[in-house]
Amino acid sequence: MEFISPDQYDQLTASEAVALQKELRTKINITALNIPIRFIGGADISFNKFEETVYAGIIILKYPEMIPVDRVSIVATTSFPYISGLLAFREIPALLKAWNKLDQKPDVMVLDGQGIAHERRLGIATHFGLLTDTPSIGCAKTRLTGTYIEPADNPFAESPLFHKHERIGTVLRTKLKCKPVFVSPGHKVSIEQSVAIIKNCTRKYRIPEPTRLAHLLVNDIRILHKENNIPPLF
DNA sequence: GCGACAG
DNA sequence: ATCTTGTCGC
Repeated sequence: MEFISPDQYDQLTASEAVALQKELRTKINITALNIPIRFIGGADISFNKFEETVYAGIIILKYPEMIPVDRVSIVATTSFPYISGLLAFREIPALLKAWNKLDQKPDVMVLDGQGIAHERRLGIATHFGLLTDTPSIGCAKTRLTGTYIEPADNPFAESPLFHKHERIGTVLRTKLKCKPVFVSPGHKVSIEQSVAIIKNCTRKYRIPEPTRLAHLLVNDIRILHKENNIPPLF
């Protein structure tokens, strides 16, 4: 059961999805990226509750200036439900469609969700990195698994995130008096490097620019698509 | 069995 | 995730 393309994720049962994660786990690489980063990408999904249509987008930014240089988006449909721990199976098919529209791939990607900070080390960022063979980082707004001590209330205060005696990521306070974010390597980047990169991508908001702008992008696309589908009042 | 549970 | 106005703190 090794050759399942993302196009068929919709047909998988939760049990089969878990089996696939266990196979992919053996391919994870979290050694440090040793090439200079010039461009970084941010990806996200938006959708209307109760609907199967999803809007996926990727924005590319110059690093470390955080200046947007490109963006792509697509509209797709998904039937795989949201199940904690299996988020990738719902969002990756659409994300890959957007990825394929990119003329120039970025040096590293930031995904809205966990990397290896996952029960089977296969958060969406790790899954995406493995399928595209691209360095990736997971930056989630809340915890999925793992234990940690609350980081101090200072910008960039951080504390390690553990799971079964293993270091799986970092809880990072990106902004004073705001809840911290959960940073973990996706693929081809180290734990230390993932945090350093996220810090360099942080500006005036809690969410780092790649993911923050990707979220704004897909939300705009969703609203636009909605307007073009609503019959005009007159 | 109970509680937790990315987006 | 999305819905949705005001409101409390800095």
